[in-house]
Order: sequence, then structure tokens, then C-alpha cells
Amino acid sequence: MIYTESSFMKAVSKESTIYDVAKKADVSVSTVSRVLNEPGKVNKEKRDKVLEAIKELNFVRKADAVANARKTYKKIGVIAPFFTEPSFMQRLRGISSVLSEQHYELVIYAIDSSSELDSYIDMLVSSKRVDGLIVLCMEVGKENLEKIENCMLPVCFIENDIPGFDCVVIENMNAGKIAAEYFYSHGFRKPCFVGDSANENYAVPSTLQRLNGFKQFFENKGIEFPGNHIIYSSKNENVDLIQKLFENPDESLPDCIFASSDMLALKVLQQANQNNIKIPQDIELLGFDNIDISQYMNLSTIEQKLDESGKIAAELVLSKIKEPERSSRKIHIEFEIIQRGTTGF
Amino acid sequence: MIYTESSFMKAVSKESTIYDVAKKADVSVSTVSRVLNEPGKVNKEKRDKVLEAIKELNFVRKADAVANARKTYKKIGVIAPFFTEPSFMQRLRGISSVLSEQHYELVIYAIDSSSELDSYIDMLVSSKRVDGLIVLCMEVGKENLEKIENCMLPVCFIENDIPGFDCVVIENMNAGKIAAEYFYSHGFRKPCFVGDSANENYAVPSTLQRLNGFKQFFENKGIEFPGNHIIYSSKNENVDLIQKLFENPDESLPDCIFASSDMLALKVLQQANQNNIKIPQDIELLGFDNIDISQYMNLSTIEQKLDESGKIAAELVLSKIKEPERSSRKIHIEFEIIQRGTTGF
DNA sequence: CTGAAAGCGCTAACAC
DNA sequence: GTGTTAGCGCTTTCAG
Repeated sequence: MIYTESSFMKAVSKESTIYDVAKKADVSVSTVSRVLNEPGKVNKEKRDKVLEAIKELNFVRKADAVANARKTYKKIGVIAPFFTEPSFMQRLRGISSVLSEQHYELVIYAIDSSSELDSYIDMLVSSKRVDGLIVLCMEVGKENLEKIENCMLPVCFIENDIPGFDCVVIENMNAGKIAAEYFYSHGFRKPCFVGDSANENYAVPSTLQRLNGFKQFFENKGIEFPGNHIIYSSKNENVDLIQKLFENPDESLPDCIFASSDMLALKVLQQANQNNIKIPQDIELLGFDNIDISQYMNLSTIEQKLDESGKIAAELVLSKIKEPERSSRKIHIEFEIIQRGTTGF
Repeated sequence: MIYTESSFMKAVSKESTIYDVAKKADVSVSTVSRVLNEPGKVNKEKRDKVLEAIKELNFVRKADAVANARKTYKKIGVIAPFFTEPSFMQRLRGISSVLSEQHYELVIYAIDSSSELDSYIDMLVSSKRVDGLIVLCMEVGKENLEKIENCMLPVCFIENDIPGFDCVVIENMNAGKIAAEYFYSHGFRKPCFVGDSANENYAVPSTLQRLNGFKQFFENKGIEFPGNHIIYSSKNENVDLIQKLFENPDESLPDCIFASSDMLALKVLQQANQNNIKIPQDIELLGFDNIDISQYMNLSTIEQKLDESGKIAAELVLSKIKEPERSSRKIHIEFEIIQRGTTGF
């Protein structure tokens, strides 16, 4: 057996408590507690003695004991579908920034399936371990809602509009409409929509809403969509459908495409390239999300202020914690068109 | 003032404790505790009474109190640079999966600057709040290492090789070599490297290592790189440099490009498209990471098994928690070339 | 199987 | 300022 440096040197020094520190520094535990929490209120002399004892004993206090005594947690949980999409990350980033500012910890419960969602919620309501909860883009059944309400856990939903709860809602219909309006006002009359239909059953159906908003706007203007100008299918099928679309003769090609995610838009861009279709000269292309890579790829897109939605959600739970009786609020996130290289020809 | 449904209905019922439950069910607190933890060991009759009391009182136990009494946390902290890169997400996913399997919570400390790193580490060592720590792709100064060691916090570093600590190391040099070997064995002799140099000071310099591995392999074979075939600069400059490269006459173009990240590779792909350079016919292109979008874009790339590196790191801390005295381990993550549409012409 | 009682490690009145 | 002491809410011996 080979002893590495670390296992060799480290003694199994027992973990010390403030009692040990107090004894060693020859003061009371309250004094120790004070130098930990309000050092100003204790004499320099004693304070130094305590500090020294702390150092010598290698004392670290247990956050759980503190929380238990103070009856506070300073933790917010985030329930999110498995973080595969970049958009979730950006939202998390927003959440994280305000939480760390307020000295709250961020604990993540990543969901892979509906049943996992249930079991996490059970855990969270059967044992109070966070001060508040943020639920990201997930459908939550009535039963679970009741559980949450029963244990009076402050919660905020993002991208899910639930009556009686704090929500940060993304007006996906409106997003579709804004895209349509943009194209229409620039003179385009042959629109096309591309979106992935494959949503997990526990995820919110935002793509469909965007499609509806997009379609409706044009239809209100008397413009109909040929069947192949609405591509709304599973990921793999969509690739084929896009390819088929681009194989059409020029006159039956759309003059503008709204993709319901930037990833999809990037895919369209690539496929257009391969088919010698110039973007934006032949077809304009607008994505959705404004993920990091989009700027890089010079993709025009609709930004939904992901960071901000995360921030607002965090602020909502925090405020709900301070003021549990306040009535629930619903915040609508704005969109913004980011015009880059794939539109505005 | 308008009362919403929720604020109207919810009484300010005080939070109840197991004492309340015990009283109501007419049993001792130990019995309540037992039905909570080992329900099998208590009579059905009493158990039901307790369960009923729990329901009536809307009792939820405090995780902190439990942790305090049990002297256990069941939490792992992850320190990571701000989650902007998709690769981090995938690693987190790996970490998350094994933690949730083992019923550990995952708390995230997102770092934005060196000073934030310091303050998080201070917090973590000055107050024990997690059982273990995973540090993602960050440089940690000697001082901080000592602090961590002093408080005997089990820790595992990902993509950072620190003697005496558990590490999951990515052999970036070797990655460069593998890419070079791949191109070389397929007959390519005019290699080109593209990488972003702009790393935060607290991030590990993996790109440079990949460059060195790539370069070295070819140089060992007697192949030199013209100056413009090594693009290693800041993000914005790189775009220009790539463009300039592609403006060269055919004979001074490279025949293969290794990009040190998939994002960059995608950028190269786009720029090649715009310059009517066919990939892979004119130039082969290999990325690095195999992020989700790469499959979508049919990009050949080197996968570094991000999920797995996260999983292993999580397993390492967990094992270190169980067996604190075991000597430190270093796990090397393998690479795999994923051949898709941008190579293998 | 069940209950009494002694912790867990820290905080927070309350007196001095 | 500082020490005493009673909690915090739950777990866990140890008898019975």
C-alpha cells in the first residue's frame, strides 16, 4: 500500500465545536458565537484569543446547526428539466446572480421524467429543505400543486401560467406574432414556420403557441400557408422536411422563415447553404432565444431575455418569502428582435 | 386591495413540530420519529394515528434539524465558472445524475470572477455546509488549496491536475495529438489550428494544451505550420483571422482544420460556406467537445465524454466522503473521434 | 414495540 | 461587554 502525501499527513483530528473553542479561549460560547456573527461587539483582546483558538482547533461551524438554531435556510431550490438546452442555462445564470447577491444558495433538482418530478416534489414538501422554489418550464399536476400549497412553500413558475401562483410568463403566442409582424412589415408575404414538436410530456408546449401566433397574424392579413410551409414535427423528421422544402423550385420557396429556436434556425441556415440558397438574399431567417452561439453565427433572432426571466423569478420567490401573504403576481417578459445577418436584406 | 384566492384562503397556521404531532397522536416523539424513518418498526395502530396527526397538522419536518441531529448533510457543492459554455452543462448533468441517485443534493456556486471564487471558498471552509466539493475547470490558488485541506473537505477537481487531490483530468495535449494523428493518417499534410485564447485568469488553459499537442505531432513528422495556420487569439480577432485565411489562394489553404471547440468549428463551417469553400471536400474540419448541437449540424468532432467526467467526479467525492483517508486518485478521461459530415471525405 | 431523556452545535434572550 | 441558560426540532441510546 502506498501512502500519498495527503493521507499520510492528515491526522484524524476530531471536528471541534464552539464549546471546544470557548474552553480553549477561556470564554463563554456566547462570546465565540459573537465573534463569529458580530465581531464588533466583543473586546479586541478576547476576540483575538477566540480567533486564535479557532485557528488552532481548526474550527468550522456547521451551517446546518446555525440554520437550525436560527430557523432559517437561505436556500432556494430550482426544479428544471435536464439541462440540455442552452436556454435553461441562461435562465439559471439569471437566477444564480440574484440569489448569490442575497446570499442564498441555489440547489438544483434536475428532472428526467415525470416520475422524478413527482418524487422531488414529495421530498420537498415532506421535508422542508429550501425557503422557496423555482419551477422551470415544467407542467405540474394539480395534485402536486396542492402539495406545494399545503406546505406553504413560496414558489415561482417560469414559462407556466398557473392561477394563484407567482409566475414569469413568456407570451409565446405574442412571440410568433412579433416575428410575423416583423416579416410582414418588411414586405414578406410567403412565410414559413419551423419548429420541433417533440416535447416531453412534462415540458410546456411553447413551440405550438409560437406557431399559432405566427400563423394567425398572417392569416389575419389574408395570407395562407401552403402545407409544406409549416414544418412542425419531431427533430429528425424536421431535417428531412426542411431539405424537401429547399428542393422546391424558386417560386414555391418561402421568402422568410421563422424558426422557433436558434438551434433549429442554425440547422436551417446550414441546410440553405448546402442547397445554394442565400440567406438573407433569397430567404430571410429569424430564430428564437438568442443563445450565445447565435451572435457568433450572426443569426437574427428574437431574444426573450432569459437572464432577466431568471432574475425576476428569483426576486419573486425572495419577495414571497419576506411577505408570504401578498397576492400572487404574474410578470410578462418582453421580447426584442435582434437584427443580425440573416434578416434585413 | 384585492385579495387573491391564495392569500384569502390560507390561514397563517403555525408550523408544527414532531412534539405537536406526538401530543396530538398521543404518543412520544420517538414514535413519531420512527414512523418518519423506520415505519416498519411501529405498530400499525399507532402508526396510523401518527400519520393522521401529521396530515391534520400539516406537518413537515425541517431538513436542517434532521441534518443537525444526524450530523450529516447529504449535499455536494459544485464550483463552476459561469455556465455559459454548453460543455459545463453536460458535465453538470453527469454530476447531477449520480448525486440524485445517491440522494445527495447538488448546490451550485457560480463564479464570475477570481474574487468571487475566493469568497465562496472562504464561505465553504469557514462554515461547513456541504459534504464534499467539485471544482470545475478552475484554477485554485495555493492559499485556497490549503484552506480546503485544513478543513478536510473532500474535493475533486475536474480538468485541473492538482497533486494530492482527487482529479478528473482531461489530457488536452493528447486531444490535440489525436486530432493530428487522425488527419495525418488520412493523408493530410497541411494542418491548421483554430482556438480561442481568451480565458479568464481563473479558468484552466486547456486550449493552449490542445494546440501544443496538435502542433507537436505534426512537427515530429517534419511538417511545419505557416503562421496563418495557427489561429489562436481572442474570440473577435479569430473571426477576422479565419476570414483572412479563407481569402488565400487555394494552394496556400490548409487541407484540414482542428478547432478547439465545437462552437468555433461551427463558426469555421459557416465562414467556409460564405467563401465557397466546401467542407469536407476542400478542407476537412474537426471540432472538439461534441456538444448537443454538433450532432445536429453534422459536425465531426472529438468527444471528451463530458457526462462521464461529471459522473466520475461525483463518484470520487462520494467515495472520499466514505473513506476520507484513502489516497488521492487521478482519473484520465478518454477521447473518442465522432466522425460525421465534416471529415472522412 | 415504546417512551424518557440526553444529545446535536449553535443562537439569542436575559441578567449581570 | 460577557456569561448563563434555555431553546431550535429532530435523532438516538437505553430501559422497560
